[in-house]
Amino acid sequence: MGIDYSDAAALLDDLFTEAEVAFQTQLPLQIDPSIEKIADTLFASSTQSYREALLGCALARLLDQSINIRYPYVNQGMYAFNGRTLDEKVVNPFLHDRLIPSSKGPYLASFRRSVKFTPETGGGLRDKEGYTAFLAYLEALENADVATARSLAIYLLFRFVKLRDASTIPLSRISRLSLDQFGILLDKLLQVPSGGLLPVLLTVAILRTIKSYFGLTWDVQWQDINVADKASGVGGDVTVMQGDVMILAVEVTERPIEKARVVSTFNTKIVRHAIADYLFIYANSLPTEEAKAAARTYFSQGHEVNFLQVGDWIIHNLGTIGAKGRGIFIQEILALLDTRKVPATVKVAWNDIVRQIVGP
DNA sequence: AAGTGTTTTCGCGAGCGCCA
DNA sequence: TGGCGCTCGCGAAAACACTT
Repeated sequence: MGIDYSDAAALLDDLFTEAEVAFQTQLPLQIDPSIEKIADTLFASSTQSYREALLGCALARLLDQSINIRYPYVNQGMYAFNGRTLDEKVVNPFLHDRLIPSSKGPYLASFRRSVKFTPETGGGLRDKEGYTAFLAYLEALENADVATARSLAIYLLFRFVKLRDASTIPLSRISRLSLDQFGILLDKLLQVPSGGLLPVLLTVAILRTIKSYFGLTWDVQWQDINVADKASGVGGDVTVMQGDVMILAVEVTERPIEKARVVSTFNTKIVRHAIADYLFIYANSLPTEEAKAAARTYFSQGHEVNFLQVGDWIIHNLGTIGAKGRGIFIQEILALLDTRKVPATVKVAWNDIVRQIVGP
């Protein structure tokens, strides 16, 4: 007995609308004061996972009363449910779509390996107090009748709206920078630990700048880092398409490029998708000699497999395309940073770096 | 039935950063 | 300064779909 994910998404939308209206009209929701206290703890916690997972449990509770919402993996018994997939399909995309601060998924972040939402699980978690509050809210959901459970879910969403309202991070805007300043900016940005995100965004930004500056009909696409790219059928982290022709496929990486990486990329992507031109972009550490040797072998067999350092590459391009092009680049990178996918820490880091460069 | 390709499900391992 | 919880990138295995 699985959950219909489109039903779940529709229900979530309905509940959220109610919560948003309540927030905007300042109408206080009818809720038990003890629940309010629990929510206070839950939303003060630095661990986002508890409240996110709770939202999934609340949905499951409303969708199917036979579900045991403490068992979020299907192999945990006949009344278990697929909490992780529900989160990845419905809850987490929802939170990101609505610009609500949230993790990339509680079932990868904190809760792992067939977790059960029982007191014992709290042993290995950092924020015990937050987890206790989570369990308390779960219990309230379990004991509530359908109408009460619904109002509990709405109140939870109401708190998410409050959370969002308190935490939008505006980006520092800049209009122009000298090449030297760009050099510093890139250097510092690439020091920021972003799990590989910033090098990808910078790569996309410069490619789009080139496209726009030269009036090319390119389509520069990039995909979410956590997507299994094998299944989605794309050639690389970033691809440049012209019509149906793939002009360039780019693999962007923060970690050193090893031979194994080159070989596996060649086998699973370059050959499979018949990619003519493949570019490895690296941030800080140089590719190993063996990796380069492997690339030379493929090159001699007729495949274009090359390496570039992202910072140098961008600086040289910015130097070529002049002030107008550099202005475009700033707009492009700001547009990319100013989306829900970019973690707050990265945005804050951007603001800090910009302040250092243009500040006193 | 067997082969081939795609989607779903679940979690590993490494690295970051907080905290003592 | 080292331990450990939290994140993230990546991919293996299972399930499913679709041909041959």
